[in-house]
Amino acid sequence: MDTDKVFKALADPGRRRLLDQLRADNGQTLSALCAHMDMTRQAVTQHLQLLEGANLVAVVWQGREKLHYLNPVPLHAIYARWIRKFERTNLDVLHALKTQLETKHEGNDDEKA
Amino acid sequence: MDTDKVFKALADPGRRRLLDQLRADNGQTLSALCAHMDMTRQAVTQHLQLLEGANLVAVVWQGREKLHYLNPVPLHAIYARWIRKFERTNLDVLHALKTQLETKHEGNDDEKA
DNA sequence: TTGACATGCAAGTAAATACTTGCATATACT
DNA sequence: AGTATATGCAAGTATTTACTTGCATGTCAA
Repeated sequence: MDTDKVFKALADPGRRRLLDQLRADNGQTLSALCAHMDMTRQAVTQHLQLLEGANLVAVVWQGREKLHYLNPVPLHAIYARWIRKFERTNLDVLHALKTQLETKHEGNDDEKA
Repeated sequence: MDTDKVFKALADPGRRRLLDQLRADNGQTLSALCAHMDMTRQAVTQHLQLLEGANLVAVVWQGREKLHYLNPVPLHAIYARWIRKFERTNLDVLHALKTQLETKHEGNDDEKA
């Protein structure tokens, strides 16, 4: 998975809105998605292309209609591979606090008494 | 919290690298961070300002040195408030599958026999 | 088979972003 | 005091991104 493409895709509020839209009603056509988007069809198309490029949206053609389906996998992936690393466990936090207090007391012996 | 600022801040690989750097060694000075970054100090400063704006990094001045500390809270927040919504529960997935199969069978009675 | 609808393609513009260079300021070291 | 170090501020450039307009293509339906 291309982490950068996913983060870039998520960086735009319009694109996040499109994902929200698909979450509410999966498999919408381009026109249906445009209805909520206050920009031209072409602009929406370009946003959707970015979302496809990041594998967040998959497309199925049905006659002249282009159906869009949400793929939550990359979202979960950036959480699992990137964001989660930054979540300190309770133990980590306690350890950090302890270390900080100890450091604070170094060369500060009067407080130890 | 400003969700958009956080996503925008995370959209750049250099800035994600800076966060990684702070995770490895919290409280680094600007110069220390620059050492890993293959761009001018000013460029790094500007990235750090964006990270500060998104509340992902907090700064403490110590004499002439600027110490940078990681704040993982906004990361957790965008997960909790945004990303997690897109993670289907097992029940959701089963329900979707069931619905899809039923739809597929509509007007397709020969398969029902 | 004609007209309406759904979409694609391509080029252009406007605005945001990433990055640089040059100079200024404040703190520490001797 | 004088020099080196750590950083800030401001303006300028280059690249990328968001968005538009105009026209082309393919599908459906009367």
